[in-house]
Amino acid sequence: MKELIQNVIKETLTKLNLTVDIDIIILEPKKKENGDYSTNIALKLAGVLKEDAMKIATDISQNISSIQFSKVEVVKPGFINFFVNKTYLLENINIVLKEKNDYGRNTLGQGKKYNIEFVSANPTGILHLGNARGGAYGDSLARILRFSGFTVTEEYYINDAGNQVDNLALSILARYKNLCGLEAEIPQNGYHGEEIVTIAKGLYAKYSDTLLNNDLDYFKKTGIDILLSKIKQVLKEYRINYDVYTSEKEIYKKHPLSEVINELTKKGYTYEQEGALWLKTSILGDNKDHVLVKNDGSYTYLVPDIAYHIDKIERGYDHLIDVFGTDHHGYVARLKGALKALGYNDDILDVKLLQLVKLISNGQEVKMSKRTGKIVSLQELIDVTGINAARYFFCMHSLDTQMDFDLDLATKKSNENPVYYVCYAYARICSILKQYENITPVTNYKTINSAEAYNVLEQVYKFKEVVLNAAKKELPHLITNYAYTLAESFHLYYSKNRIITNDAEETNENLNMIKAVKITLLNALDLIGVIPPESM
RNA sequence: GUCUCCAUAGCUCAGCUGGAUAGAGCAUACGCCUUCUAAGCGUACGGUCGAGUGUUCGAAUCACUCUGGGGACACCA
Repeated sequence: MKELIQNVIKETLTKLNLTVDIDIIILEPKKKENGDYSTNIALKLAGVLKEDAMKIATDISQNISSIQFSKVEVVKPGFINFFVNKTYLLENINIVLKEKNDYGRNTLGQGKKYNIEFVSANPTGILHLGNARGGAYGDSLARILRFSGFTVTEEYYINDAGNQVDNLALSILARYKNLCGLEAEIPQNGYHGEEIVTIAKGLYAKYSDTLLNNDLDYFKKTGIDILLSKIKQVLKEYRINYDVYTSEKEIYKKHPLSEVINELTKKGYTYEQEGALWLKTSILGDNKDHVLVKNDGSYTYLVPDIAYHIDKIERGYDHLIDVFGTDHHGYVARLKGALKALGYNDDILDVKLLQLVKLISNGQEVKMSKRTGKIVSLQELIDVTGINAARYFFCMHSLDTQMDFDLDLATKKSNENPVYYVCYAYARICSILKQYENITPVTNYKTINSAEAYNVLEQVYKFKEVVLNAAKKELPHLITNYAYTLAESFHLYYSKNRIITNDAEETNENLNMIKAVKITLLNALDLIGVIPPESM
């Protein structure tokens, strides 16, 4: 509809010989009196043409001819308001019923290949609340983009090489030694989590003290295997299905790190200083240079990460999205700089930074720490709140908000969580449809006329525009907001109108309508990974 | 010090290419179930959109400055 209005205005402008290079913006007034859609084009033109906005608006509106509108009016400063014929809302019911799961799809992506990498937590512990947020965002974005015609790969990068996993091995070994009655301490940068103790206990129970002579690699591999499978399991339960898990070790094989270094050196972006090799990131958009090869000859984390991103680019993606915690924000310029140095357009990479989740309990902030092992895990979270509530809650807020997560509220499982409100609308519909299953198709809707019903139908209609917008802006929380609004319109309709009446024709039309609402609600919730129950 | 995100109702947050009287949930106080699920609906209360300046027909939204808070500034990842 927005497009249609844009076209109508464009035509009208050419008719009036007003060829101006201004974007035609279609607004959606908050107040019903101001129409279904509105445009400020006359106000914009007034500035350029040095003419009275009201006069321009009137000229335009008088030259608009379209049967789509029941009324086109000009208001105060120079808005042109459009009142759309309501019949299209009724016709849309049958479109929804026909398209079912596909209702709301668009073709924005035109098959473009996107890669979204998210969570990618090191396999040195369990997933925490920050991962939960990143997971909810990444997966929902993937779903929205897919629904919008993109080909999306959801990817998890496993840091199974380097210092972190060495420390993991040492930590497990230390716990294991303790169980064998030996003195041992967790290394300085080791992991103190409960899950490390559990792994050690498992090994001891199975092998007693016979593993004491095994090398560190054994503990490394075992630890990674166990922790990774746990991570995968929780993510699956959280309704995230990755297409690809990429191992850092595999990247080493495909893209030897020495070659990455050579390439950067060949292009003249490295230099040696104090026994280390540096990358000139300061001339590549960062504010300082960074070390690639330490003076002991080992690589910093930056090198494999560069190799990994080269790998992704070479796999033929049109666009890469990385989702990181805001604590990695300094990393962005470094990585983009390196890609630039290697001759890639760094626009191919888009890094989404999510603000950290602040955990509140008893009105106090709870500090999260991987080292001390005192964290709230994703598993614990979904155990107490349920998956729907967790995903909805994290999706609800934009990535930029430093959201507070109130543990007490979550554990209360209370209806203060808006997900219940949305699900309740769905359950109400299901309950009715279960009782009246014989619905016959309607070709010409005649009885639906309440304001509340039209409000619902407007929301149903808007779904397509909302999905498109959410995909363009890559903002899943727009879908959450929408689902809430749609549910709200239905609750209002439900409380003011009878769906089952004495009139068979009226009842049948109503049932068709709420079936369309059901489909729309389900499609919207699916985009954020929420599966509403049929009864509550 | 540099970079970055944030500041909107008592609390948690929407408000996104600048639009019309700034919204919702929770909390508080009332009202609505003989009829499809009251996890619902309605009414009331609640605001200097952190402060200032600028841009313009018009600013919560854009620019600049300031204040306050989170985070990052490793030869850790």
